[in-house]
Amino acid sequence: MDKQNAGNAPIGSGKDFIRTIIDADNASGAYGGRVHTRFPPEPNGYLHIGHAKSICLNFGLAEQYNGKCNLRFDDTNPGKEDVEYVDSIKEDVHWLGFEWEDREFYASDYFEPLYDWAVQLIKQGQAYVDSLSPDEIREYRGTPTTPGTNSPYRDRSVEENLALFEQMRAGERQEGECVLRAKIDMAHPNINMRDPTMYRIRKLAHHRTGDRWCIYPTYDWAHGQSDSIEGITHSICTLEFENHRPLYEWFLEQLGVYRPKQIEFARLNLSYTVMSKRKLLELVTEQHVEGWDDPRMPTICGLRRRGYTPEAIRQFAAGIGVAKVNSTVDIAYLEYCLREDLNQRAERRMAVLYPLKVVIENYPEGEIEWFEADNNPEDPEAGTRPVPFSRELYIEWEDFMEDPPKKFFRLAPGREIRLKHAYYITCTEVIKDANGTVTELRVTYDPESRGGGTPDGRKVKGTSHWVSASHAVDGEVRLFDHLFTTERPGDQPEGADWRDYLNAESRTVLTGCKLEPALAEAQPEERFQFLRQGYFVADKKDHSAAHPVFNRAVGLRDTWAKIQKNQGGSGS
RNA sequence: UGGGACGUCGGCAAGCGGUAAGCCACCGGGUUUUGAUCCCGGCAUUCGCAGGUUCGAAUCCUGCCGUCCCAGCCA
Repeated sequence: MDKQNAGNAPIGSGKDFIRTIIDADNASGAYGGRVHTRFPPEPNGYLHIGHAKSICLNFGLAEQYNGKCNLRFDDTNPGKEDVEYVDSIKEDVHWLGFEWEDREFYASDYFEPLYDWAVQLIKQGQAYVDSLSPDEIREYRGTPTTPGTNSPYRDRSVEENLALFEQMRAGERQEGECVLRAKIDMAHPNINMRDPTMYRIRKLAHHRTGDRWCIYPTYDWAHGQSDSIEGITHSICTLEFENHRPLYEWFLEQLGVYRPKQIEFARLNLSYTVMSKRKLLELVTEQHVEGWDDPRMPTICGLRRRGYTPEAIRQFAAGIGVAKVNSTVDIAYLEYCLREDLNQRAERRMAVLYPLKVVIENYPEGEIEWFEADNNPEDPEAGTRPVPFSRELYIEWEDFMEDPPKKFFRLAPGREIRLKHAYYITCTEVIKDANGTVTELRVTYDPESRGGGTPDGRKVKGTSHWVSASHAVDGEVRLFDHLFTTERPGDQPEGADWRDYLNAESRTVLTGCKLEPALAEAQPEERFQFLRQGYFVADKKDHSAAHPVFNRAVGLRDTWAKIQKNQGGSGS
């Protein structure tokens, strides 16, 4: 059977190197045609868009090849991990649209077999208890260019090692007093092979095993065997574990157990943001943002609150591909994926962010007309909604200029524009306050233009969105921009602090925005296109009918802004 | 100066000895009751550099240069 381009193969590209490897394995029957992957997060932080790449890869592979993908928590370090994180991780993976059914595993499920295997290695003379201090171990390890030296405890007898290791488990040894190490080669050019630590003593309760253990396996000792136990065929991880692969294979070989194939790919970097767990944690703890789900965060929950859809994120993951080159993807591509998705699906609404009052002098006072506005021109099935029109309205500040430049074709004194779905209006008078600030526009409308066109077929250059003043619902709108002012905040010259590049204007909160009445019915997390402005979502936490709050997920493409920028013009 | 990996357009990324896909960005033009969407067109005589093999090389060989990872009882 030909599965080469089955299902969700990345759009517009050949298959990536991982799929090439899997196809070859399937062709040779290396794993009996089986494909079984896993996503193995450590529950010590929230998932971010980089994890989404890995999740989409691992679960996507399983889907594509009719295999399975496990969710496995790598919880070997009780000092850093917490249930808060396992819960958030499960929620995020689900939200992204993936199912692991009954395959929710924990490295801690394997503590017992791992212990037995350690005993086996001791018996085989391939592991020993070392009583060197942490500092001494580091000194004995050597450097990348100089070989290490053997620990004086390296040749303890099997019996002595067994006894000591039992004492470690029994809690009879103190933290830092000793560790269990693999006996490999202290002169190995790969530092990971210089007698790596397998167990350390941590007298800490574990979020799953409680106080049953006071020795915990290191990731290096736990990871390969966890994959082996679960029958993983392709163990996909990031580039930094490439150096560890020989170690994992050594362990599995000495143990004589099933060996999965580890494949490494480049982790995702995104422009104008940071991705390291440490930096994301600092953004939260130092309150540069308002939490893990702040809409400016590249976390899954942040993107979700920002208004991103799981589909857009999956499309993004498929679009960027998988390779071994370290790379930084332009955040504009992520934004593009969201627009692509929402353009098809989001219903349109009108909202005026920076209101400018307009009075139609020849429109009857007290009269109200209801126009039927299409909810989505891309999708006739989306239907229409009634929008009220009256003598006093609000339009966008930006849609009026008293002294417009050449290419401006919106409203200006004496100029005519169309109000979307309604009438043509012509500006007749500009009213200002004592400071000379425009406070109101007086206009006339053409009754013949009802619905947006006239019998004489004359053209208007611009179309504006608007909201009837007496029907408008006041709302709060939060605008977001890139979190950092530089493309690679995590990659700065010596001495520079990545925090120095935080964008002070990454968030703008607007109040008193004028929303069309239909928006009062929006449910939290419901997404819309605010006509001519962008895609917005009713805030997951703060939005209510009484106090509407919308987040701008991404703006629409803005050719006019580009023209202004290229002309060096100031616009309004 | 040790080991492991990687270098194809501004950013991703195909290509696997037969003469440089695609996407984003960018630049033009058309349609348009969103300056949106949509549509059309442009955008690597060249694949880190230098040699070599070959009728033919981004693809094979050699050397060089550059970038990333490794000295946690973190993952």
